[in-house]
Amino acid sequence: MIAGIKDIESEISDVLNEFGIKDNVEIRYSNIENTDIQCNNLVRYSNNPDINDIKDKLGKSLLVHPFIESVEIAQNGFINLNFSNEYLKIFAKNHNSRIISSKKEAILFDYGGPNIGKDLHVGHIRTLNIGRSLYNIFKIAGHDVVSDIHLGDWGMPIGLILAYIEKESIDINSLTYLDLEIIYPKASELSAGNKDFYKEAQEISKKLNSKNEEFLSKWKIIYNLAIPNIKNLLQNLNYEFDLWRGESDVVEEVKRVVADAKEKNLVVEDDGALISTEKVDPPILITKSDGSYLYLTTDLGTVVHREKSQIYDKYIYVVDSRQKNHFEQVFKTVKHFNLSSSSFVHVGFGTVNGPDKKPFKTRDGNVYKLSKLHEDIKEKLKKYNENEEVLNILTNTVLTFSDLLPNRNQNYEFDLEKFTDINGKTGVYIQYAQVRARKLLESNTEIINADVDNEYNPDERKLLVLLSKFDYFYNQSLDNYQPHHLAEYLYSLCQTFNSFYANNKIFSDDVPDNLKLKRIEIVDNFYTLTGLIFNCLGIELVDSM
RNA sequence: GCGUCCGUAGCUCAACUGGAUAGAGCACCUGACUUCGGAUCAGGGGGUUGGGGGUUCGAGUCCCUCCGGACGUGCCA
Repeated sequence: MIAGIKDIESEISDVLNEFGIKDNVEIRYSNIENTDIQCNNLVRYSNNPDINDIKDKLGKSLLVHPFIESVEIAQNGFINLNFSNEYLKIFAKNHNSRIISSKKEAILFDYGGPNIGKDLHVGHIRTLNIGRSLYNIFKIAGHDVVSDIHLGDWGMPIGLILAYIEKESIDINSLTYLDLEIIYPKASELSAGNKDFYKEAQEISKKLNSKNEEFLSKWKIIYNLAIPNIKNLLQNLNYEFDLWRGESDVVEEVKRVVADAKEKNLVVEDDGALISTEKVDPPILITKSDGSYLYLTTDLGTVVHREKSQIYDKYIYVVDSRQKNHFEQVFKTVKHFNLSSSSFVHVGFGTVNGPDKKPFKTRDGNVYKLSKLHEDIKEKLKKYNENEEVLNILTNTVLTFSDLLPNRNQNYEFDLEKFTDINGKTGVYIQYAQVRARKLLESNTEIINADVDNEYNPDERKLLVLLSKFDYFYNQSLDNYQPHHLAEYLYSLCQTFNSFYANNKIFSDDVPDNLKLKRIEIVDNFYTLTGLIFNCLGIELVDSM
């Protein structure tokens, strides 16, 4: 909230105190028309015998505050306040200083999580978009943020791939990336109905854990084949990571976590497997009955590995909600095994569905690759713009904005036609508004010198009021790990701007200089804040379109 | 069975975590200075927030109960 609002809160609090009322007074932005901010505390005292005196006193004392131009206390007790234009003008800008966190933390973001051998697909866009957005939002708040893609480059999937290569006598040296993406599904399918093959894969996986040189070198070949491809695609889609660590980096830590837990009697044997001594239902499985490790074990090792180089205050895992139980187990076990004293957060999200309400697949029922989705969006947008660079940013905008708009808690329906439409609540619309503002600022070539007053017409004032509310939406996104608040806000900003724009000419001969300047300042505020929000969401700006 | 998330306009989604008359987009209908920046703008219809009960000055939001859906539930990741 705007600094200074606190003063108003305590003024109200003081008045209430005089009448013997102790209450935690809170001022909030209003969504009532023609009201900027409001206070609801008085409502529950509408039966107080002194209510009229309280209202009187409040009405007078609030009006002398320099921020406040008008005070209206409704019959039912809502206190409605409006900013003076002089201050509104200030509140509509300088947002950065308002959102810097007073307590700076080191935060690690774990998201992305692509697997070697499996292409990135539609199911990955939410972790990528939400992860990147939260990373940016926390960074802007002043935190020390680090992103780690957390590659799935170890364990059974790799065992399966290598077992398949063995079985089919494939020459690993002439393998291409395209072969790799065919091999994994086949191997996975084979393992489902073929126990011997599954066992073989398991053996290879175990050999890798004990650093068997032959398989380690084969693993390396596959790793080197897959990683450049993943990097290339993600770079195209404008996703960057500070760390490219994976499960293969934490093998030693996993072993040590298990050995330590054994030594400290934090695990017991059960059906040949090790489970945590923590009494929870279902029990937490630490190793399989053959002694090999699990997803959970690897995640424990990862925590230890991370803390070897830096201890973070907070770890944020952006992984789909189906894994909620898994992360609860991980976080509990981290504390139980005393592996870290930091805080751990799982940011879950629902699935991306197709028109059939089921996880989005291609028309023929196959996995919808992320690269294909990118191409398909691009194809739809081609008819509006042919510049390759603009087209690429617009494509990424659609891929990001559409995905961040719905609340992450729920599943949502990915509608290619709708999301690439030039009309509606789309990535294209927000880019267009931004470009318009930019063009206006660029047209402002001659420096106008004029005295600008603080009078605003309804369009101008509406935009300024909305601009002033940024910190509310920003904090909603930050506190709840939900970028959609900012995405929704961005859309309404653009809509309000477009309305302002249509009805308020600037570079027209009949517009006097002081009005030109006043409006240009508003446009400048809009453009600056929009840029900041684009940044929060991980969307690049196009120069023109 | 147990657990988690969810059910809001014809469709897709919001709603300041308990605040005032539940908002947007799409679709549908009606308009806009000869387009300039129009990939835009203004307006209209459309709702018993799955049903019922409760708490409260005040409920889409909290509690109970039923109905309906998605997901998870010890050796995949």
